[in-house]
Amino acid sequence: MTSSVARGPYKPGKIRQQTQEKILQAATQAFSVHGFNGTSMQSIADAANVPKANVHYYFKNKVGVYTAVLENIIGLWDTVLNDITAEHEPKQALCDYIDAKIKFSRTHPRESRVFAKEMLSGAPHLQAFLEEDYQRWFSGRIAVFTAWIAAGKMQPIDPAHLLFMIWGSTQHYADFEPQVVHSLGTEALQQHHFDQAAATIKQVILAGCGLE
Amino acid sequence: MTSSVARGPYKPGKIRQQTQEKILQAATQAFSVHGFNGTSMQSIADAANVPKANVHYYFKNKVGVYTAVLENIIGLWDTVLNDITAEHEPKQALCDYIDAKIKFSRTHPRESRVFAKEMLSGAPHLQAFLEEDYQRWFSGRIAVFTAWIAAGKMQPIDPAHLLFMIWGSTQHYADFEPQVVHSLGTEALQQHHFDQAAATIKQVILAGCGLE
DNA sequence: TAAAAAATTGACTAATTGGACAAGAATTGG
DNA sequence: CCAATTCTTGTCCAATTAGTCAATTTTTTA
Repeated sequence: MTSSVARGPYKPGKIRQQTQEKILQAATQAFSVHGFNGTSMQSIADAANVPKANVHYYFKNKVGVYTAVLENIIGLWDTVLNDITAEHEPKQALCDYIDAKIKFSRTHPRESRVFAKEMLSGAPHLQAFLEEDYQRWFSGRIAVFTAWIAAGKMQPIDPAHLLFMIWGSTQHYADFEPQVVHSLGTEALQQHHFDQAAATIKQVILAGCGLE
Repeated sequence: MTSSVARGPYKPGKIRQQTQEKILQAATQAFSVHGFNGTSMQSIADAANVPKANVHYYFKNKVGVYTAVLENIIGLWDTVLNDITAEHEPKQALCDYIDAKIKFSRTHPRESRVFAKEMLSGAPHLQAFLEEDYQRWFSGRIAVFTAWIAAGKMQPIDPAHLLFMIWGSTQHYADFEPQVVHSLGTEALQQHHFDQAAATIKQVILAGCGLE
């Protein structure tokens, strides 16, 4: 009856990887709404449909689950976000980045919120990230903007604060969703809301940088 | 020894008001870092230098303390934020609003963070606010922008998303402080960082709206 | 197919926490 | 100065929760 074909071949680590992923998703959802302290191991287990002891089998402890969620989020960015490089023209690079960032707010609002909550708490579990990968990425982008400005491809705008503007503006649609929803008089944010958001942000940023 | 002058005249309700305020400030600080669930009544009491039972004497329960904090924050905005009205020219009104908003991020980061955390959790304790006062304020501002655009005083920019940009950009300096601090390579944000932020935001937004 | 390894699970424990309460101290008004 | 009111505070309790453990089942390997 249960042929190896029907069940699929057993691969070592497959169960581990699948159950871990299930727990990770459940935890991301829970942390995004209730925060670290507001989320119980039991509630994560329930949402993942495993007994609580099983969560402890795959993760050392609650902090272990939480840091795994954070690391997963950081990995997502590397995968999803187009980078701003000097090879591209400012206009195209900024448009691509804004589009990708808005798309992230739409497709990964839970991840965005977990990250935001961590920042709001002083980012105690993100020190390493902020001091290494992020620092490197940020100064790299500053260099790109500086080069663009030096080459006369862009008005002289403080690159750091420009990046913060883009960050803040795009994050807003995930992190302050209730406010946006009420403002727009809708039930939930739809694709066209995000399209309109991206269009407006690009319009203002591009004109603001003298790129139109 | 202890003259009534030295102690000041006893006013009924004075003690209540003072102790309540002390607890409220301690609670704001605690909630801003650890969130609702991460903050214990004991820790609030300790920070306010009163026994825990005293907190329960002035507030019905933990939710009572929390909503008092939120109401206090909303009240602060009404006091501090300049309003955007059709009587002013767009340029001046936007500058004033951005300046006031950045100043709020600088002078009230804790309040800003409590509010942001509440939003991130779906704003369960802000439904009334979002559906009443805020809704009214927001549609009023939309009307102002629409009038400006109709009068040719401003480029046609989606007013709602423009407001979100301003909100997101200015909030960022309070809510994502660790990121900003690491990005700017400083120990803590200083007055001049906020000045530079406000200048850049105004520069981009004004040019973005065709107001330069 | 049998032993080894990996995964599942229920039961238990120690610690924390929100809240209740009542006794006592300080303040106020007459 | 005295009674009423307001405020303070130590103590206690029930509920929740993170984490442990050992027994059992399932899966893999040889």
